Amino acid sequence: MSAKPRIERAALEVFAAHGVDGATTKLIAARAEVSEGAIYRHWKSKDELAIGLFMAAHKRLSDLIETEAGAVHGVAAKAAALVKAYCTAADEDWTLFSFHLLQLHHFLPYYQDDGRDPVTLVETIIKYAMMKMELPPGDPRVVAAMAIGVITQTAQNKAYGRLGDDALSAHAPLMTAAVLAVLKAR
Amino acid sequence: MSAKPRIERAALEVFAAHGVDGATTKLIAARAEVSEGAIYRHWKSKDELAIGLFMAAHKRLSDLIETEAGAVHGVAAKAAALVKAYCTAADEDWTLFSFHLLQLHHFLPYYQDDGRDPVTLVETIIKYAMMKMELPPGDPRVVAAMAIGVITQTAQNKAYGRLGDDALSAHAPLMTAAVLAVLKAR
DNA sequence: CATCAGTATGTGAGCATTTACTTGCGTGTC
DNA sequence: GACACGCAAGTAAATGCTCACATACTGATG
Repeated sequence: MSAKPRIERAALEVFAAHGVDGATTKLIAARAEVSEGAIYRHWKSKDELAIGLFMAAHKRLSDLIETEAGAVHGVAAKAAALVKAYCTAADEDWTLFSFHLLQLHHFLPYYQDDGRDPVTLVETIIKYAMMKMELPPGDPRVVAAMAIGVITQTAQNKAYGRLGDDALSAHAPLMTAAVLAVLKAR
Repeated sequence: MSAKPRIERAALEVFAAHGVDGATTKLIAARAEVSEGAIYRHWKSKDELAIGLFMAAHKRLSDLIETEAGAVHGVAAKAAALVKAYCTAADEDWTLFSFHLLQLHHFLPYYQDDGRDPVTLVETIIKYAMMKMELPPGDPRVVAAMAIGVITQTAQNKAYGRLGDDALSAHAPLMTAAVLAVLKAR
């Protein structure tokens, strides 16, 4: 089988486990069962590899949010759809999503904020819902952060092995209720 | 002035900004305005320095949780006290707390789980409240994760510069309401 | 009070090792 | 024969850490 996808998988795993700076090309190559040189056939540098993987996850998440939120009406429905979609996607490719979740801060300097990153998208949805009086007024940045935190911290704790082997989806109903409660709380 | 505290401050800043693996002893020394050798007068290795700083923050947070939660009765009061205490402490030493928050995953392998880490403490409080019928039944691990996420994600977004220069405490009332809503949601 | 060994602290040049990355070569495919 | 792909060995730079030396403090001694 060709080496590129094997390298991508291996890199994802190693980056998720050791962080981008902690990961070595040697380790990635070993895990992918290729030589180090093989990596540089497909990427110019270790960082380019990391950024590529991260941006793919980031874009996939942004797209997921846009389509899921666009498909239904009302914040409550949007919240439910988003939670469910995130959980499902995370369960389907846990390595990708835990990498995205745990290594986010490494890539903050890179992505230009064009309003299409996940957090900003959620902020926009909330701001709009406040305008339409679906939600009580408040700082959308904070409300968005809190709502997102319900999901991300749960996912993080699962990544840290604190939730056993349950799928994240198993907790989706509870998380949905919690997110809705956060949105309405004041 | 003696070098040790200057090194600790510098290390905290550099670790918070670049991560433990991304930080170099050269950078830390430069920022502390000492030679690299000075670091090794006080710590055996870069990792020992990092672990020391992290554990100090970790213990401080655990102590804070135990005392604050022990001082009042009822989950609602405990939650309010904890949110306020965390916000205040974080504002007082933002560098320390953002380091703790952002670099947590690096140190997971190190701390033995003696039930005195912040997450487990919160889980215990919630479990107890459920037994006393103060909260509706549910998986305490998930409920704790969600409630904690309300705080940590907000703090994280502030660390990422998404909340402007507001003190975290400025949002404490809103966060308290949100945490309570999460605890009761089902 | 002066002295001086003992100790703690800081320096900066340098060392061994690791790391990301390169290069020359072989192999299979169109 | 051109080209894409992969390998093994190698390179230059960076990194964590050490070591011989210098300096400042301490406190017991005469």
